[in-house]
Amino acid sequence: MHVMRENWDDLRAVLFMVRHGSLAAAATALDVNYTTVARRIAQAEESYGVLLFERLPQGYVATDAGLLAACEAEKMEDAETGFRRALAKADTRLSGPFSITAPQLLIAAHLCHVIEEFLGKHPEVELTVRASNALLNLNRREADLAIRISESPGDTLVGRRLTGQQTASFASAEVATRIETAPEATIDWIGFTYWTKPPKASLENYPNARIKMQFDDMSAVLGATQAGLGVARMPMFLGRSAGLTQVPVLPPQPYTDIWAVAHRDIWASAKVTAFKECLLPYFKAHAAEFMA
Amino acid sequence: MHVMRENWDDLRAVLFMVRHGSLAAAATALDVNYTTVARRIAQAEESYGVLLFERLPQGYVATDAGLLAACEAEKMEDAETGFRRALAKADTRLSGPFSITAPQLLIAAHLCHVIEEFLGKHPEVELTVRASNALLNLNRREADLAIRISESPGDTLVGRRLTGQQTASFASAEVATRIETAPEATIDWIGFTYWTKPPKASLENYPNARIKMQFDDMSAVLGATQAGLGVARMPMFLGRSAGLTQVPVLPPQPYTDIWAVAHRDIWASAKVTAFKECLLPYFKAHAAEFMA
DNA sequence: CTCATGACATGCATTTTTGCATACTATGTC
DNA sequence: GACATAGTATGCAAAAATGCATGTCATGAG
Repeated sequence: MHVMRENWDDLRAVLFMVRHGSLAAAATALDVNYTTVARRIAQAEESYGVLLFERLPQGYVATDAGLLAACEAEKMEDAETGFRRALAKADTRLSGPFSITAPQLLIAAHLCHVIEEFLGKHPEVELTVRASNALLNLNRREADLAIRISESPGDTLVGRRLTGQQTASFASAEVATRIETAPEATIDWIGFTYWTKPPKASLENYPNARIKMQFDDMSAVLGATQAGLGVARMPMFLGRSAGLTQVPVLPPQPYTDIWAVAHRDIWASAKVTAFKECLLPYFKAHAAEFMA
Repeated sequence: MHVMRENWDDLRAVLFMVRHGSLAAAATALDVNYTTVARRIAQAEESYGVLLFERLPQGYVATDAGLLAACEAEKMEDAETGFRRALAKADTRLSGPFSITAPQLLIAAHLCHVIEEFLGKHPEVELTVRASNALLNLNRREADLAIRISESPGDTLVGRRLTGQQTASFASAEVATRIETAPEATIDWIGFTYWTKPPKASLENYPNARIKMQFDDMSAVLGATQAGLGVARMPMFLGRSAGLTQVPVLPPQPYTDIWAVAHRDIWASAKVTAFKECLLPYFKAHAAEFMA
């Protein structure tokens, strides 16, 4: 009956291979050496007697059977994370591992204070903060709680709106003064990815404007603005917390809300609840910094 | 993120522990040493930070978390066997592993001929025959095809009725002659488990009867009957193939049908189809041996 | 009470798995 | 065409998992 050696973990390797595309990437995600991934895949193939990947010059390409294996392995992963969630839900202790994710700049500007308060109240909690703009998969439990800039929690998650937001134009004090003094001079915009021209709403009062430079990262935009290189559009909270001066070039614009979201099963768990007890009052108290 | 070492196989150990009740039994089923099962469980507990089993003097007893883990692991197992089935279904070759299960005595009396024919036609197939009265779990893919004595394929399986059956009373030639000669003498019955008296229908014509001995195994009943120890009720095919003489003590009685059953996904696969092509003609040709 | 049995724990030697260093092959850049 | 890069293969030594032998503890039979 059980000639086959255990191979659930081999299927996991197949899943990660399909998901990440190369041995190296899969290995990184699995936190093992890529050699191991190759061998696990080979084992799985032997165990099932099927070729799961074709070894082409450009790398491993999944066969139909390989895709099917990954599909079923994904179900296995769902069950496994389901178990993890059930444990997290049942865990009423305010201690042990707890992970949150949020955009870097929001952490730097505000959440760091919430985190400090939370850890002060609950020193037993081993908090992991994943500062990332990437949308981590909460279903897969890449984090317990996410603070996201989005319109809604999304289909499969539950959440709570923390605050509304606006964007506005900011510049260094020096640049701000210059603009005030000589409003007719050319406005140098610091753009974010895919901007090709200055925002329309700004052209009414300051038609003499151009995109001076562009970045794909908001930290870079922020740095350039602080260095006095020009005017940038950014969330109100960011400009303010960075010590920039709001300039009237672009009037405040509505922007995406900030939400705290979690998986349905986790939302009411002890540690998430405790974190929310720090989070909500903080945002209530600081709501003014997010809007004009 | 992935501090946890891979642990899907550890969950499998938990599942088997819950299913089989002791380290030794789980280990046997997993085909590993029981020490390994204990260590896997310990690893899983560490990895999830939860006690899955309580170590009581009478052995491991699953905690709520342990039962939950087993439940989720069962879902993982379902996904895994689902993949195996998909492979089997897609496998159009008439070669490689193929397993069937059937009651021992039916194999000995008839199926051995079907098997011989099948292997003659398809010598590349590596056939495993699991002769067992236990109902193997075809969902879990303990066998690809089962020949069963039952009323219907069951909820989750599909199948085909091979033949009806009757039981009757059989005895050795010598005993049969004695009964014919002296019908009024005491009839010694050889009973099967839980029989407490001779079958009612036999008492009308042969009221002078008693249960002489009882077995819990039909092979034993058969042996005792062949040894001339008495009369036994058994499936018609069995008495006939064993060279026993049918005696009129108990007239033929309706008995459970014989079915070939398989998982829905496997039923139409190449090897199952090929086997059925031997099986159905055989039962058509030998139908008379199962009924009066 | 003794003995046999079943269930588990543990130390140690062995086998297996893993990681590392190195080699190989395509692709694309200058 | 030299060179850097991405992706994979492989031999070998280190690390980890496994099996085995032995020991403990409770239970039940005689």
